Amino acid sequence: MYRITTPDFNLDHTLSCGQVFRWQKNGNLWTGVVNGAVIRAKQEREELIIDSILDRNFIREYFRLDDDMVKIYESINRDALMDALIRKYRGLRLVRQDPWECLVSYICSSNNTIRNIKNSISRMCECFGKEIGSGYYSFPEPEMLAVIETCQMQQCRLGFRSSRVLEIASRVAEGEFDLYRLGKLSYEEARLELVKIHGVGNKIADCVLLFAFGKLESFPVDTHIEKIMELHYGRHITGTKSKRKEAIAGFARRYFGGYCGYAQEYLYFEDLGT
DNA sequence: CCCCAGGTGTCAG
DNA sequence: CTGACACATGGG
Repeated sequence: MYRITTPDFNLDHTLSCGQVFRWQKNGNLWTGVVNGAVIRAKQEREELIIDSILDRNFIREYFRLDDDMVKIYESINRDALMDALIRKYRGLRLVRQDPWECLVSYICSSNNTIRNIKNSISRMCECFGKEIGSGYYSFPEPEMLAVIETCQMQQCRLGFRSSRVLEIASRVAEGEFDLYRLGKLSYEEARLELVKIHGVGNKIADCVLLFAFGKLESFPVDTHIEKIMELHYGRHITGTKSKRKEAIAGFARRYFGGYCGYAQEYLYFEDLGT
């Protein structure tokens, strides 16, 4: 058990905003499984209290505690809306997820509800992850999922996404798709690689780039973001129908700048609540 | 029984 | 190149 002093950090907002799927809150205590280890976390004012075998450097990295939020807020605060959202959700941080878990999680997200996504991921971990004590399970490695039969996967209730998960698991396990190499590429290069995966389009690629590879210039446009961006910025955006979401992403990148990924998460959290 | 959900792949026109 | 539709599962 140890404490980390953290200005501009809000644990509740960070774990409730929809970027992660495996954290649960009981009372004021959050529990999650990250990189094969249980983390229990709670916050008291500017202190983050952690109970985990993972060390404080890992936690700092995971919660991006070295991000200079004053600088980031200054950068994305382009208008009254973002100013209000920064005040409302101050301390919401992006986290650094494991790329494999993040990729599979967001493949599961397509045309799905948050509730179903969480349930599917939870079942995948229970069925195919390793027991790490207290009834918690690690996220299954690609090598594990690569040898799973379609019929065994059905109990996880992924629907049509099941085959997509098994396919990329095999490719990663075989070494044919080097997921961890993507971190060394630029945002644009890595995005082009990700969308080659069956079941990964621009939106899911952007989620993986933002939540796992820390590409803060990524701006995933889903139905929530599309709705809220149309409402507030629609008149600035060109492009129609099928090109509309890419146009929104392009506008956001220019408008909010290189940290637009943070802006995206504040907008998304706002739309979740309303 | 209808519709929709952190989208994407596919297939006519 | 564009738009329509299917896709499994769960819930309103």
